[in-house]
Amino acid sequence: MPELPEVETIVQDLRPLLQGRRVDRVDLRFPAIVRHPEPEAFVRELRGRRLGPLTRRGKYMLLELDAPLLLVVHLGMTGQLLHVVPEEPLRAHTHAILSLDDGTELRYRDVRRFGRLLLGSEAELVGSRKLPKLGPEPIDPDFKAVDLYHRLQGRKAPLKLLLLDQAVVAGVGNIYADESCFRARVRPDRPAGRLSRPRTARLHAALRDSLLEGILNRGSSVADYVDARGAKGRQQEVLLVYGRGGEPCFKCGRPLAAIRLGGRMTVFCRTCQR
DNA sequence: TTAAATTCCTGTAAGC
DNA sequence: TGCTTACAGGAATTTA
Repeated sequence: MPELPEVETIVQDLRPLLQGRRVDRVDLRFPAIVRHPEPEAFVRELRGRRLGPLTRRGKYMLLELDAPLLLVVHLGMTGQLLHVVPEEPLRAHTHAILSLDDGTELRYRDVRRFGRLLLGSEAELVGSRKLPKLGPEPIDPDFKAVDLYHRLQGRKAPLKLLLLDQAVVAGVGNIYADESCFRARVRPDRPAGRLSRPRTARLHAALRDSLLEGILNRGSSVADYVDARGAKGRQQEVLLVYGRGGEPCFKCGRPLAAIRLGGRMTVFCRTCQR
């Protein structure tokens, strides 16, 4: 599933390809994928716009337009944002196609349709709570271990659920939450508020390391994730615990535990993580 | 405010 | 082989 490293990879690839292009045509094939404004207004407002800088916030892609408008893309579970030539065969579950003035197309594809597209001014999207409040970027140098510590203090929910809470830190999903807890040698099911400062510092470093390595390897293609050219990433080949329940821990050799936290599969080592 | 449960959605894999 | 069923989970929404 697309998390911070996967979204960052797509954003880095697409940025130079989209900057300065004009949207000549908008083909909205599955209107419900647009969450704001009404689909008709979405198409009308987007057509003819010039594309500006593309950035990322958490798992959201933010594409600035020439008017003070933002095209927001969230990939959900199975979303793909593909930059292709029009001759490329149209695959099933393609919900939106933007035809650009250089003859290329930007296609949004999403099998499970958990993703979403939004269009509006920043004030409009944030003010109307179409976009949720997001916590700090975990790979931002200004985000320190002590910040994480304060955000976990007083919370009784299992640590992993807070890592997945986008209001606590932005961009972490199931894969990198499990990977970070293992690297930090902390149990994901511990009450978050009881994590000591040294352990929080380890977790903070592990979050950064896991996410930065994921970006370096162009993301984890565990299931559907591909980059803007349709190519898989490599991070799934070096994951330490995610999806490996029952298999031997790479560090101690004992079978990894698989439990359910907040309805999500969680894998960790009962020996190496405390 | 926090936390837990529910909902959305379909390809895949397991079970019979 | 072919059918049914469980499962994967991000985040909005609902409920406590």
